[in-house]
Amino acid sequence: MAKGVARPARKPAKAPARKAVAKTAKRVRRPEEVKGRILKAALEAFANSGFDGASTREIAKAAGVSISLLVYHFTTKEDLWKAVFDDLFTRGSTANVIREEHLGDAPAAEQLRVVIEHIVQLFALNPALHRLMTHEGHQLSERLVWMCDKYTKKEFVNICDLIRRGQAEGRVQMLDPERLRFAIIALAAVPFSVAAEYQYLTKRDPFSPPEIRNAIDFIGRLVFK
Amino acid sequence: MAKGVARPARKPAKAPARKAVAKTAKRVRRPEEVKGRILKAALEAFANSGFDGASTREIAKAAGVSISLLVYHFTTKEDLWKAVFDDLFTRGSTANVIREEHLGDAPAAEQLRVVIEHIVQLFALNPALHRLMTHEGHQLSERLVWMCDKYTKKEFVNICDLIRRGQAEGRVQMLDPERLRFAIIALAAVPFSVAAEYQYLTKRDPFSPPEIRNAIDFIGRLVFK
DNA sequence: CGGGATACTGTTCAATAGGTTAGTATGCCG
DNA sequence: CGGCATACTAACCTATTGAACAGTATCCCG
Repeated sequence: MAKGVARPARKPAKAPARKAVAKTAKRVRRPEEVKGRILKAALEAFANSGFDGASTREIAKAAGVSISLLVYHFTTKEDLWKAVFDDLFTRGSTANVIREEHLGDAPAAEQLRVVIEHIVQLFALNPALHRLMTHEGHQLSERLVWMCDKYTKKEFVNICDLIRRGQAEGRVQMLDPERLRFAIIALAAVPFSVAAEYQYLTKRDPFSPPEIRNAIDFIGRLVFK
Repeated sequence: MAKGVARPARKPAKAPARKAVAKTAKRVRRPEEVKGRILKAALEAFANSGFDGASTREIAKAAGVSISLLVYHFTTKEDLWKAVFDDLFTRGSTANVIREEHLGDAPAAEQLRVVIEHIVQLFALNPALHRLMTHEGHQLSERLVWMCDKYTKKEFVNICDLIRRGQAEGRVQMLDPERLRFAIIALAAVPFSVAAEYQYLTKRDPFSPPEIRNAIDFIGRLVFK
């Protein structure tokens, strides 16, 4: 881990003697589309192997670009990791679901139900997301702090607040709100985050629409009275 | 990933010219103790970084031995990974808890309660275990199949069976048993497997005895009527 | 005490890691 | 068209990876 990070100044670099590039086949320039491909490949790689386990070269290969280009767009592996997060969270933020669905005045329990459904759908659509977070969640790293401060913390207090208000309404189980919010996330993610194991043991596809509905109902019956 | 795996036959190896070992300081031989240290370090490393992310050299260093010795005892990284699992599961099998506690004739719901408590304690004592499994659970690899066939599958049907019988007794929530067993594992593991995140967000130590009791109660109140 | 099995070490290997550098190609604005 | 910022590539550098190997020390059984 942390390979080749502190490196001494390199030697002056000998004479180039570079081969002339032989008639390159019309180099196209589509930076945004390229960045998107890299981000997608990076998400998969980081979720599968964790930060250390993933290799920028494998990511580049999966995205169909050279490492040089990956480095050009994202500078370092760490920056790429953060870019993956930014991309994911800005595309599907849990917080503004309530606003979008015009539920600001609905009972908290109702809002919570919608949020839970949204979280399940998010993980079903994006099974890598939870694995990505789990990889970081166990030890206090610079990356974990970055992740919590920028995204998780806000969602955390929002959901805890909804739970408390739902409990005051008498419609949510009287359980430790903070623990309950961790439980909701875990329950929403679990069939998807260990999809292969789930499928191998139950012979059921967690991503099929009826299974997704089951997942939502399941959590609902645990959380609500 | 999979570095230096398929390698062509190496060259005949040139003349040794090896330095004479200068008065080694009393080499001790304690193979079992050494293997134990390596397994402990390997568990930590695999849980933290996944199979690919972990490096045998780091593991050896953490265990205070040379890589050569690690290779001598465990041959390959893959074998070491399996050895970690064997060690962990044979030491704390969920299945024979019931036998040990002489609960064979107790109601299924009572047995389930004891099993849940045991699982929570296992994860609390051994937070790396769940992360280890999560690392493998998402894609159908040779290692996942090995893990399920050798350990997980048996535990899975046992617990599902307890759930069904508990439901027949009218003491367990009427929920899909297979989904419920995944939920139990997830809920038992979650505060420990993402301990750093939990602590950072809640300012509570999941490993403290009262928090462990809370975890057990929490699951009990979700699972039982 | 002799000798062979077992435990252990240092060195070496090819492959791969993250990252730098020098150079080329493209597109756009004047 | 000129020029210049942006997009992109090949080649290279050094550290580290998993593993093989050859040699050495220790133990134990006869």
